[in-house]
Amino acid sequence: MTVSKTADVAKPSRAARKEPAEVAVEAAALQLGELSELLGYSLKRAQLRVFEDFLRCVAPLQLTPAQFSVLLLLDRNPGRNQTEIANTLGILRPNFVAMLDGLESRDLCTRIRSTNDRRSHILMLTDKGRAVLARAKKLVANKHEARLNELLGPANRAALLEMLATIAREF
Amino acid sequence: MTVSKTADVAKPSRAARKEPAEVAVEAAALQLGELSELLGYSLKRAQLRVFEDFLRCVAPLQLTPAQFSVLLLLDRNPGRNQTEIANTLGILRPNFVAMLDGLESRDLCTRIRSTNDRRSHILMLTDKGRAVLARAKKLVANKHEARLNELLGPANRAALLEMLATIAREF
DNA sequence: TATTGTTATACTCTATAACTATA
DNA sequence: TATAGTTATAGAGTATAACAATA
Repeated sequence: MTVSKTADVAKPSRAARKEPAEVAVEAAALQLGELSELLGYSLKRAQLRVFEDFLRCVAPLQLTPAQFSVLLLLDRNPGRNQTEIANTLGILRPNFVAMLDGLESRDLCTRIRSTNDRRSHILMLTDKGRAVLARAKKLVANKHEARLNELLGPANRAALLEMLATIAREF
Repeated sequence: MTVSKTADVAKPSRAARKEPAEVAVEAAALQLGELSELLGYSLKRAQLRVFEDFLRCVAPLQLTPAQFSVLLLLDRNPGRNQTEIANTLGILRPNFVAMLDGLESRDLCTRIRSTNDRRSHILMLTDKGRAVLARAKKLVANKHEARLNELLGPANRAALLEMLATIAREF
């Protein structure tokens, strides 16, 4: 994202050339106005930044936030099928297929036909999947979340997390 | 979004049929585990909820959050061109073209060739654009933001907004 | 030469309908 | 009949290259 930094980048083009003897001011950054009071606006901007940083921190392992969340969930919930994992993450089942294909082709997890219900695929992390997840957790904790903690302070970070969870749950 | 609500929807299928005399328990909701401590996860979830509610509240005017932000910015910053508006909102110039086409075709704003620099288009709200923006602001304030205020309380809402802005600015 | 608006294009996300195999 | 996984597909959103007009 180019984000708010781009505001300062706005070039002092016209006026500077038209009145070269004039003041060296102008080319003012745009006014956000009511936008800075819109919760959704800052929410979106912050989310993009955080995801961007997540990708950077976990780049050595080539995992997206969504892939990381799948690995975490498989580790915590062995024996579940695709529908259960996808639903929990808010991923639609059709879209989860390609995502699993990707993870499985990298030998991070496997689909196993359930013996109870031969329609469903039980999902399991592979040994490599567990190893990658462990490394990813460390990168996320030590680089990504650590930076957020530094920026906000532990108490604020906890308060923020709680409010976001409240919105996701009850709004 | 189906979100966390879908967790409770997980059906008590197999076990309930296999051991009908057994306990009426099981079909437990999945464990989120470390996911509930991941800021980015709650951030994304909350953002989806908030945008979803925004769309619902502003549905009578058929405005997306992005379109609303453009109208707000045009109102506050008359005389700016496409590049300036797009940059401020983090929209890439090529993608801004179709967006403006949509707003202009609904007579909410107009492009005017600048006399200073005939390459650039000055953007202006039309009277209808101003009227729609005014109505949208009311819907957002009275329905959308009011609900968030109710859920979090004014002080928490303000703290949340500030932290999100901090992340968007400095992270 | 550089910049504004634009076109074309591609890739990711998300969303829905419909198929198959199982139940 | 209904459900799990899948395919196909369509629509947003986002990203880059390149062109015409203008500076």
